[in-house]
Amino acid sequence: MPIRKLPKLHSDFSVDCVIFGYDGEELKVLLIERNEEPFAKWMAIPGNLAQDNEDIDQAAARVLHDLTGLENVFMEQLQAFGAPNRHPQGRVITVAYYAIIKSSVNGLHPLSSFATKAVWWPANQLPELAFDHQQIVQAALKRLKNRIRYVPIGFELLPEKFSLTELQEIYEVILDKPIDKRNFRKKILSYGFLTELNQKQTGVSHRAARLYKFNQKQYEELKQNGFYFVP
Amino acid sequence: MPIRKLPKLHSDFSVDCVIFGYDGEELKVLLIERNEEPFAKWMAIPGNLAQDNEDIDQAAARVLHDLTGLENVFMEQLQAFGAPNRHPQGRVITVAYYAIIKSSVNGLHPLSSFATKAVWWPANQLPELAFDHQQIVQAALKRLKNRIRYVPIGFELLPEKFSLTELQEIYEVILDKPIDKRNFRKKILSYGFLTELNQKQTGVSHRAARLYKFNQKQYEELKQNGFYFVP
DNA sequence: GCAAAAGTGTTAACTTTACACCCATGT
DNA sequence: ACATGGGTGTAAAGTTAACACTTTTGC
Repeated sequence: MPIRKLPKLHSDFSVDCVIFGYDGEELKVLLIERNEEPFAKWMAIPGNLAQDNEDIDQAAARVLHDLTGLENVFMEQLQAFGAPNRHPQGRVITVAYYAIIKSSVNGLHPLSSFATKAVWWPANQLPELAFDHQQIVQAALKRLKNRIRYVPIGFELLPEKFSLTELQEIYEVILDKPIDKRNFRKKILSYGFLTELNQKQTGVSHRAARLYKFNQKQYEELKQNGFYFVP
Repeated sequence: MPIRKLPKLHSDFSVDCVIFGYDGEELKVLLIERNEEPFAKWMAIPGNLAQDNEDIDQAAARVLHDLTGLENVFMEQLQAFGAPNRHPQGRVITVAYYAIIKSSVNGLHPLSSFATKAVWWPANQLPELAFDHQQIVQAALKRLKNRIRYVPIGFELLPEKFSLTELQEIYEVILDKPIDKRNFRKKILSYGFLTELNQKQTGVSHRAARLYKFNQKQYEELKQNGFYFVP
């Protein structure tokens, strides 16, 4: 297609990932301690340079998988960050993603090459971070708070089976305000995308709560019909 | 800061801009005809490689300014697009923006170096476009439809002084559904960010409509107080 | 039996929707 | 005088918000 020889172009860019989790108490963000320059020993969100033949979404999925071993996780592009001096090695833009993962404590085998350790950190008291990662996490938090009102991502933070109280707590933590129990239950059940299970919590020293699970198929149907989720 | 010499990194990336306008009839998108390879003679959204020392938002503002002569326009990052083969010259990701400009017909001096001409095109019947620009425009349209419900960007498409009917038409065009006149007026006025002017339309062959303007300051105040715009 | 959380309905306030006619102006 | 769009209110339906007590279970 080119009529004359066109110059080769090439992007070095990175993909960074804000990974949210929930431990039943607080919203957490997964941070690594970098063991490479630049910013060796600093805390950072996990990220890496994209490979040349790799789709940008794939690169983000790879970063997440390397760190957590997880696949098929809710993940969405946040935006690109490109201040000219954000990276000491030159002009490197980054495309930030955020992911939401179930059961924030288990299943981390986080030692990709550039990280010495990975830690869950409370989302509202983060340490100083490498690069412009502070800015990225703040943008991801803002997006999460916004998105949770239109997309049922609360479920992504919970195990497959959960009680309504657990679900409510997630909304309270993310939206940072108390919610009336009766109103919450009425509304969330009225959508019809929760399946009531014949199971109850075990190992609690009080009345056991009934468990529910999220019915993705019913949710998709509702979405087709222009359904709008506003808990 | 580096303890040893780190390799230089460098991103070639482009910034592309979906520019929306409104001519009183339809939502329009500003397209250029490329006069350079790759994709010479193809229609495309305006864009350019970012300069090395340039912030990514600045680069987008520059692209818009080169094409339209406009500054201080509503503009927001959409997202990065980075399929590995989206650009024939190599791995070049692009960061897409969308802008909304007043008075879609005037004030274009669109001849930056890589474009032979610029044309307003109806947003819902676009021609074939260069690169992955079709995908980008579709994403921008989706974002616009969504954003107009929470952010008063309808005003950005109108001249400073406008009638309520003109404003309503914009919502109808973008949301693609009819709106009840009385309900629309009641609601939009109830927000209190429209200033009623002592002026009327001129040159119309029927009763002249009262003109209003958008009061940015009042809007900012409302936003402080957690106000949520849902027309 | 008591501590702890689960579970459950009703009412008032508010918001949204549906709907039709007279008014002002230019031709 | 007529054509064109401007401007206006009300009532019914639906949604949201506020609120407190009984039930189940483990210890």
